[in-house]
Amino acid sequence: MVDVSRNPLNDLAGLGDYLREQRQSHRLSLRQLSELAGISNPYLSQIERGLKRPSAEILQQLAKGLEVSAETLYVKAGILDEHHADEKPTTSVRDAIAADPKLTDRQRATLLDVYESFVGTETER
Amino acid sequence: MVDVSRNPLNDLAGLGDYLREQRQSHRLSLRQLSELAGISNPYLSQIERGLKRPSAEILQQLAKGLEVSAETLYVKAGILDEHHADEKPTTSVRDAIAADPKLTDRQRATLLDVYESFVGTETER
DNA sequence: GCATTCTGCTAACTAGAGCAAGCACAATGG
DNA sequence: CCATTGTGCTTGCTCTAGTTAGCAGAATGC
Repeated sequence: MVDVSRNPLNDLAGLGDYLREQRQSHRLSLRQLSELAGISNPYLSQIERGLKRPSAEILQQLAKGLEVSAETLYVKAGILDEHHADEKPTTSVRDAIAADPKLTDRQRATLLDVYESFVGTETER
Repeated sequence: MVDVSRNPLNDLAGLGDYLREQRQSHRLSLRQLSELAGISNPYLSQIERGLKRPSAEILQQLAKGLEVSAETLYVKAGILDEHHADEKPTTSVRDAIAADPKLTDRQRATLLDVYESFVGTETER
């Protein structure tokens, strides 16, 4: 029976939206990511629009292409509970900026400012 | 295409054997476990004999019925790496931005733009 | 002896994941 | 002005996960 309507967190539309965000923020076209993940581009399109429900295998390949953990996608897809520490060690943006040697101090400060303006100054988590 | 022949660790026969062991050590019949997991008994039979390849949803329900963690079954099924070891040290600013759930995709794109303008390079892969 | 009621398995079907082919629309640029 | 190349999307198909119905054998009891 498989229970199509699982918990509210993970409707397939949510997964699709997340995947599309990730793809776009990585500057990848449908075809580019589909090739990276070894799947067809129409299918990826359908996944992102919430029309199809990708298997774990597909999610795994997408995760690789997007450089995110498979667990993250599994959670979004509702086949894994958040269980152990959501996104855990994924270095925070703040830390990554602070540690980046390619940035000058001024650039670092600027970048942090922009980031703070987006997510709010405080460490709200 | 989904790649039928994955790594040697997780042939579906191995998964089936494991499931059958677990079921028997729990003193459950095919029908009992299939009912617990909410799937049909012939299908469970086929899974255990390695004839069918269960989806993550099914594995999840079986895990519940057998009182083992879903992760364990996922690993056996080859859709999760052994305790995941987070194959990436991921400390690049790009990755951190891409992975940050607190950003909207627009913000993510903007932030990436700013960062790219600082460090130049666009084709890091 | 023959009904039950277990056990696991086979057969035949349905639904939907995932595919290749191809369309419509923009943006380039010869 | 049309050819090319990029974007995402639609159509129609194949293949297989997962179904229901039902079979064969072993263990009970009448």
